[in-house]
Amino acid sequence: MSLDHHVPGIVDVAAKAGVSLSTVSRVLSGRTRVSDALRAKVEAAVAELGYRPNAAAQSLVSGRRSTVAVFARNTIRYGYAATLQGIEEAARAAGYVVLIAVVESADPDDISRAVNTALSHPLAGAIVIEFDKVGVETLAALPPSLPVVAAAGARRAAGDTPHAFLEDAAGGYEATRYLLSLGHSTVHHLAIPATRPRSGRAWGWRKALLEAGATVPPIVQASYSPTSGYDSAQKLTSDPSITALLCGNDELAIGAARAFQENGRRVPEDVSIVGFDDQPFARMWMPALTTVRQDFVDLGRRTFGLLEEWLAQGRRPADSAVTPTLIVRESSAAPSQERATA
Amino acid sequence: MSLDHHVPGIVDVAAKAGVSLSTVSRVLSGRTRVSDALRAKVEAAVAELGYRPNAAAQSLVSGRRSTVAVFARNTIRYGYAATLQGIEEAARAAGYVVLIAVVESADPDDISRAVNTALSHPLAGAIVIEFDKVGVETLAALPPSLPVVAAAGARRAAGDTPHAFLEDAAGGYEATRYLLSLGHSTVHHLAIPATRPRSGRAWGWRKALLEAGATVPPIVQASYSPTSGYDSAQKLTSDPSITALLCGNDELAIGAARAFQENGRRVPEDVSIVGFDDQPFARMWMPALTTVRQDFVDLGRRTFGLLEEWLAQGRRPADSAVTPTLIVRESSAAPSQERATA
DNA sequence: TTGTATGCGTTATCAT
DNA sequence: ATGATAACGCATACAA
Repeated sequence: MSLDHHVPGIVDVAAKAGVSLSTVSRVLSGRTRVSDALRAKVEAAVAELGYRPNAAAQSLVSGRRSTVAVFARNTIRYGYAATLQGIEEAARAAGYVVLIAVVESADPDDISRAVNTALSHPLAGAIVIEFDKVGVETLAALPPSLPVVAAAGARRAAGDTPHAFLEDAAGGYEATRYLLSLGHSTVHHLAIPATRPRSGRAWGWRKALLEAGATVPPIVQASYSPTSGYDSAQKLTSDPSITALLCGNDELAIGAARAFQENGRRVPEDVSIVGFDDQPFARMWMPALTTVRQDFVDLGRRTFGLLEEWLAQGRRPADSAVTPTLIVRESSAAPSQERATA
Repeated sequence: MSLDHHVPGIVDVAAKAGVSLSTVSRVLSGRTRVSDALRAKVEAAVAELGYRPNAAAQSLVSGRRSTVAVFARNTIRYGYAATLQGIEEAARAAGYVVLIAVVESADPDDISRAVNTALSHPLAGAIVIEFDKVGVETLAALPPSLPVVAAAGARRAAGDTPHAFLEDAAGGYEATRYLLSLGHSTVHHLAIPATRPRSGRAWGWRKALLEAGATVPPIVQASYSPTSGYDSAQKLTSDPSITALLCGNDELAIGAARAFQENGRRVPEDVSIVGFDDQPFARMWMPALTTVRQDFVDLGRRTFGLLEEWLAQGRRPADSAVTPTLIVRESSAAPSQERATA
């Protein structure tokens, strides 16, 4: 009945129901007893008015926050997007809303800008997707007063920010062992950028090689994209001693596969190629890609779970690991006889 | 110096600077003249205290909102994720923050739950990624009082919600004409779910076929995933009259390509396969995928631009189209001679 | 069990 | 140009 586009507030509900402000508030929060009669009247008024609580006002007065910020370098790439999806899913189930803040680069300006705008909103806590340097820096820039957890690409130092992480060192180790068991004398590695030394896929790869007494070839550094994989693999295609290549992700793997194939090296007859992640396209690849599956959605869910636990229990939760699994498909095989005997 | 984990407010700044509340507010908003002397003192206090304005309190009293909600069916799939990225980028540049609300299904419960939780926060406006039925329904569920714009997969009816959209009918048309020009007698279509009749990729495909006087084969319906493409294409692989297949997206295309190849039909020698989107993996495919590129990031940026314009000008903006481009690569070719003469 | 009064951090209005 | 004060919508301590 208001003249303007008036958004109904708790006062309007109270008026319509013929009760006081506080009664309405109590009915809505449900934390105090209210007689059935009044409760019914209030609920009717709420429905009729289409009343929606104002979260801003709520958090202002109660200090209770219902939004969590997710800081991420990007939202497109598979791992990031899937992690975000998992976080959102868990957050929504728990009654939280997620605010997404992409941090363009590790430039302190970009970081503090992202942090400042996000923190000006009432946050219950923050999650940073720490798959890269930007994530590491963002983590460092967040105030200690805010509950912060991380979705990490690899285990972080203990005593640090609580985090859920991918046991990707284990994945790299398993994939390398598998390749070695096929008869390859060593395995090369086409790597994504590392966030931490002595951890991650590359670390597991190295460990497997050392244990087997195989030579550890120099790591070939790439970025994340298929083109980067293609370009970086070029320098390897002419070396016939390379018979197995472990790639930091599936995109690198398909880029590398193309590079080899264009040079007349067949996959897997001449070179075995193994990826990481198991993106949806991997199993449709020709040949279907052998890869280390990482469940990013689960990682996201767990990460939010950590934050939720922290908020509920009031103390920092224990870290949580998600284990990758090797999916053997068509892009890997024993080295061809001719090479083996060569 | 506060005993507790006290978050500094405008009062603390005022006290430290030795000025009144209002002066601090004025310095921060910058909308009123303040003497340089006081301004300097305030700025020093702000820096020293690490003061951050409380957006909740601001929007509560001023009615000015700085967050926009994005409703989407999902955040993983390429088109959605890239659109989100574009939206976020533009929003951040304009000083807005984005809240992501994924809507699980078209179930009214899921929709109203998502809408309610998002709308309980102070929103400047909302954006719905309307690539599917869920998006269409969500759009319908949003209150008319809120500025809402859409990022659409195809042009919507006029007079409707302002939207930026992919001219994908044009893309379907161009791709089909291209295939026809290669000498294929007709083109089959493996479709993603349609949101609207008489629009979209399928509509353009149909138009090109009709114009050329070619027969219009029944549409083969698929979902979005590579496996769906693979499964749905199975029934086509044994039909030698099929020499060209236009797929609703790249994932379908690679699934279909595998299905054909497993059945001994070579790509492109026996069947030409064309995708849609130009996802990063497309150019690395073997053979590299001919596809219709759609710039989702740009779509996202434009969509936010629409909302921004609406908010600034106070009136609904005009729709905005993003044009796809056909990228010819290796997966398409003229039909083989044997078939042509058969 | 219900109602009244106070205040959360900020901007806007009104004085000075 | 600057300061005092009233709201914004809601939760809660306190009074009834």
